[in-house]
Amino acid sequence: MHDDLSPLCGRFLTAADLLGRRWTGVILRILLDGPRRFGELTEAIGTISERVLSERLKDLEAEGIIERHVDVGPPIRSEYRLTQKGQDFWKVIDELGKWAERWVELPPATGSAKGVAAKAARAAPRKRKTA
Amino acid sequence: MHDDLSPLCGRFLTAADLLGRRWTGVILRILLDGPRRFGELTEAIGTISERVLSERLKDLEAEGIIERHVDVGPPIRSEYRLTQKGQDFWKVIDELGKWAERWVELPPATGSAKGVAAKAARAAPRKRKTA
DNA sequence: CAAGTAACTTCCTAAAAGTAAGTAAGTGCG
DNA sequence: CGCACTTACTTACTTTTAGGAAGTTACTTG
Repeated sequence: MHDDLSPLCGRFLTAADLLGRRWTGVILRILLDGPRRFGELTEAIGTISERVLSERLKDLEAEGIIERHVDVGPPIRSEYRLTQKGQDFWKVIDELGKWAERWVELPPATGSAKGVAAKAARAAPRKRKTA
Repeated sequence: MHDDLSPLCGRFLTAADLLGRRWTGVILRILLDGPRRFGELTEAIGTISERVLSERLKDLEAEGIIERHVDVGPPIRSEYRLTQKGQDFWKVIDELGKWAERWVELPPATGSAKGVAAKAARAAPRKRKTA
């Protein structure tokens, strides 16, 4: 089924801690589609608070996973994009997505969704502005 | 390069929320090596509190990712093991491990290993002319 | 039957996330 | 000019979640 996973070590714990922070996976998933601005991320995620998004983006930048580019054009805009380290996260997100497709059943839109799934299920109608 | 990610949907959000809870990834990583008892998990993780481990195990059981078996032998013992849904998480954890090997640099082992999860190294604040 | 072990639970504090309102730079318009 | 509007965050405050440690239950061993 699966051979042998590398032993539980500090590297893994660090990575798990990173992904173990709320919204990290979702932010990476969106940025894998291309650079996004602050507002676009807020809108795409739907239920994240700006406070936490800001915090998470700073964490990810500090980790060297994303880069922030300020576009000093007439309308000032900032843009977040993945570094190579971030791009390399692709497979993790991809496998997570595949697992979700296989195993997560989408609860009916109406009715009381509970627990873990509840918040997520209510979240984010996908809206993409064409840049 | 990687255009085949499925769209951001409720399923993905649910999965990301699950893995986005502290310790979930680490617990799954350990259980992928085989069934473990409560105490073994506590010991293997080292820095998790029993309160949270207990909570997380209940979450995972409620999600159908792990099963709890009470062994009513002379010494009463409980054991946690992955269901098929949990086993299938293998690739996600594996890719996360590979990413960690490639990109996470282990802090100097010599000296005090301050916490597994190297608290968000507060990076230099970006400045935007604050008063 | 006191002491020990395993598996939790309870209580209390600390850190993280949610909510909402506020700030700052810049454009656009009458 | 100056007031409205937009983007990108911050700040202040509340709620939820996590950490630490002691307590509880069930059963065993001395």
